[in-house]
Amino acid sequence: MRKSLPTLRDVALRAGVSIGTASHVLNGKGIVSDARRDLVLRAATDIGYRANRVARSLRQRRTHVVGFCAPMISSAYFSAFTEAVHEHSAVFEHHVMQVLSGGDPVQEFERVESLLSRQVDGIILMPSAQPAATLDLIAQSHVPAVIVDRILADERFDIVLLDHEAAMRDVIAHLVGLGHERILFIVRHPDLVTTRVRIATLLAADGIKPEILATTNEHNDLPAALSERLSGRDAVTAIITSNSINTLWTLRTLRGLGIGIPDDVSIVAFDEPAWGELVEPPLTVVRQPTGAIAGSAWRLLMERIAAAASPRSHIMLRNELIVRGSTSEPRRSRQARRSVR
Amino acid sequence: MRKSLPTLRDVALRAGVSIGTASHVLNGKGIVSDARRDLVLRAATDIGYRANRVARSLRQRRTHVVGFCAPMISSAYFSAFTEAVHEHSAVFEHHVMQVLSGGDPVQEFERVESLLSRQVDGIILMPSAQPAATLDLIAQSHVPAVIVDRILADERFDIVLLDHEAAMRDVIAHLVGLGHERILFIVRHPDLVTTRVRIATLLAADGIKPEILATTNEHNDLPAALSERLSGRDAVTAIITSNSINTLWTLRTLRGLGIGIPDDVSIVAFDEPAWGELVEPPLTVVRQPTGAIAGSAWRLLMERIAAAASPRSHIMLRNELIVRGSTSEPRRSRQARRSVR
DNA sequence: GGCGCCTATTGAAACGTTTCAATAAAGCTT
DNA sequence: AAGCTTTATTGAAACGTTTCAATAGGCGCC
Repeated sequence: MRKSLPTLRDVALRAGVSIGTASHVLNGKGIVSDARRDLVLRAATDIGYRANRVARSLRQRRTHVVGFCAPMISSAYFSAFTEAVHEHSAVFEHHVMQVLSGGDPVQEFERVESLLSRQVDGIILMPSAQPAATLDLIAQSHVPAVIVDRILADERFDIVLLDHEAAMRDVIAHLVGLGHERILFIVRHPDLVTTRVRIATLLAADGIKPEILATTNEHNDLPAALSERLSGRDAVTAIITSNSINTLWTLRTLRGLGIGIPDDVSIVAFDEPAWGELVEPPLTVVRQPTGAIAGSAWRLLMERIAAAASPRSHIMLRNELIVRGSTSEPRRSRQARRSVR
Repeated sequence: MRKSLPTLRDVALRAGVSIGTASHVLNGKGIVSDARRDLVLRAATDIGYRANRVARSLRQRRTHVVGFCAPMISSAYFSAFTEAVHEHSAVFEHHVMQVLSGGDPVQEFERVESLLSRQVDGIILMPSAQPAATLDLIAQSHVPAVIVDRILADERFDIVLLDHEAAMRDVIAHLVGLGHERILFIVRHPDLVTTRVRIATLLAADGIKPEILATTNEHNDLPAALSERLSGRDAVTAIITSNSINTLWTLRTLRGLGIGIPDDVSIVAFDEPAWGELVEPPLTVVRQPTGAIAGSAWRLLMERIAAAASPRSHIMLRNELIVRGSTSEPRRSRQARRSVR
C-alpha cells in the first residue's frame, strides 16, 4: 500500500488556515495577508506538498495536456518533428500525451478517442492516409485540433501545410536550370496527398519529360528499374527521391550499378536525412522545416484553445531547397559544352 | 464556451437508473439485470457518452499513465527506443506522457517533478549524466520507476542495463580474431557511465594496443587526429566509434583522406544507424536491442506497480555484434599472407 | 408466516482541487 | 456612531467518476 501523498488539506491544517486560503496562496490568486502566506508556504515545503494536477484538471475542466498523434517516430522527418513538438511543450506550459497510429486509420481513430477521454485540451494530428473518421471524431468532440500536413483543406480545423507544390517547382527549376530534361521521381506512398501533390506538380511542369516510379517497401525492384531507366538513348539524367529510406536505397543501388553521382545522374532528395550532408557527395535535399511546423502548430492550437470561435487558419510553410554536391549538369550537356570550348 | 460533454449522470438519467448502476454496466462490474444493462448501453451510445478518465483517475488514484523521460529523440538510438516504448504502451493499456531532459540534470529534475504532480503510475527514465537529484526525488515519491541504462546499480530501482562490457569484449574479440592490434576508440561523452565502461573494458583487454580519442561535438578535430593516427609505422588498423553521429563523421573524414574501408582501416560502430546496412561497405555494428529494452522496462514497471514491495530487479541485456563489410583483416597481415602463397 | 439469504439497485461518500458566495473585521466618510 | 466600502478569510459546492454500505424485493425453507 503506497503511503498517500500530502494534500492541500494537510497543508492547510498545518498552517492553521482554511483549504481555500491555502489554495489561494499556492496559486497566487485572491488576497491573502503576508502572515498567512508565509505560514502556508512554510507548511507546504515542510511536508513536501506537491499539487495533484489530476484533481485540478477535474475541477478546472482543463488538463493542460495536448494530445499528439503521429504515424511513427523512427524516421528522420517524424523524429525531428516529434522532438520539436516536445521541445515547444515546455514553452507553452502543457504536457504532451503522445500516441502512435502506425499510419493505420483504425488505430488512429482508437488512439485519438482515448486521448479525448483523457480530456486533452487540444490535439496535434499527423493524419494517416484515410483520416476521415478520425477527423469527424475530433470535429464532433469540439476539442481544438491542428492538422499537420497531408490535409489540404478542411474548414473545421486549423492546418499547417507544407507547400509541396512550390518545393517540387523549386526542384524542377533547379534541375532544368542545370540542363536536365528526363527526370525520374521515385515514390513510396503514391496514395498520400503529399505525394500526389508532388507528382501532379512534376507532371504539369513545362519543358521536362518526367517519369514516376512507385517502389516497394523492400525496394528490391530498384536495381532492375534503375538500370533500365539509366541506360539507352533516353536515359534519365536526374532522380528525385521522396523520403530518407528511399534515398538510401537509391544511393546504394546506384553505387552497386557503378553509376556515379552527380557525373552520371543527379539526385535530389525530399526529406533531409541526418546523414544528408555527410555522405559523398553531400546531398542536394528539400529540407522540411520541422521546427517551424511544430511552432506554428502549437501557436495555432494555443490560440484556438483561447478563442474557440475565431476563424480557422491554414498556414502554408515553405520547404527549403539545399543545393549541395549531388546535382550538376547532365553528362551530355557537359560534354557538349566542353566540345564547344 | 465549449458545450459540456455528456456525463455518466446524463446516461443514468436517460436510462432511468442510478449513476451507480450505469457505472457498473459500463465497467462490467457488479451485478446488473439484462434489462437495465441494455437500457444503459443504449443510452450511452445514443448520447455519445465517453468516460472522463480524469475523474476516474482522481477517484481510483490511478491514472494508467506512465511518465517517460529521455534526453532527446532525434538520434538513432533514442528514436528507436522511444518508438518501442510507445508501441508497448498499447499492450499494457497505459498512456505515455513524455518529457525531454535535453541531458540537463536540472531540466530532468523539473520535468520529472511535473510528471509526479500529474500522478503518473510509474516512470521510465533514461537518466542524464548527473541524475542523483532526480533519482532521489523519484525514490522519495514512492512512484515505481525503471531506470534504463547508464546506472549500474541502485537498490531503490528496477534497472534495465545493456552489457556494454560484453559488447566491447565481443568487438575486441572480433578485431583480434582478424589480426588487429592497434585499435582506436573514438568517443563523444567520456563522462557517461556507458562510455566509461566501454573504455575500461578496452583498456583492460589483453593482446591489443588501444587508444582513446575524445572528439568534439563539431568533430572538426577529426581530420587531423585521424590522419595522424593512420600514418606511420604504428598506425591503427581498426577504429571503433561510439555513436551514429560519430560514425558518420568518421566515415566522411576517412573518405576525405582517401582511406579505404576496410582495406586501409576497419570500422566497428556502436549504436547501429538506420543507414548502417546501406552504405558502402555495409557497417559492422553493435546493435542495441531497443525493442527488448523497452519491453523489459514495461514489464518490470507493471510488476512493480502491481507489487510495490517485491525485490528490485536488475536486468542485463546483451548487445548484438553484426559483422558486415566494414571489418576485415588488417592490410599488413593480408599482404603477409599473400606473399606466403 | 417468520426467518434468512440471495439478487439487484441505489444513495451517498470520497478522490483533491478550485472557486463562489457569504461573512467578519477593519477602515473611511459623513 | 451609523453606514458604506474594502480587505481577509472561510465554508461549501462543484468537477465526474468509483465504490461501499444500505435497502428492498423475491424466494425458498422450515
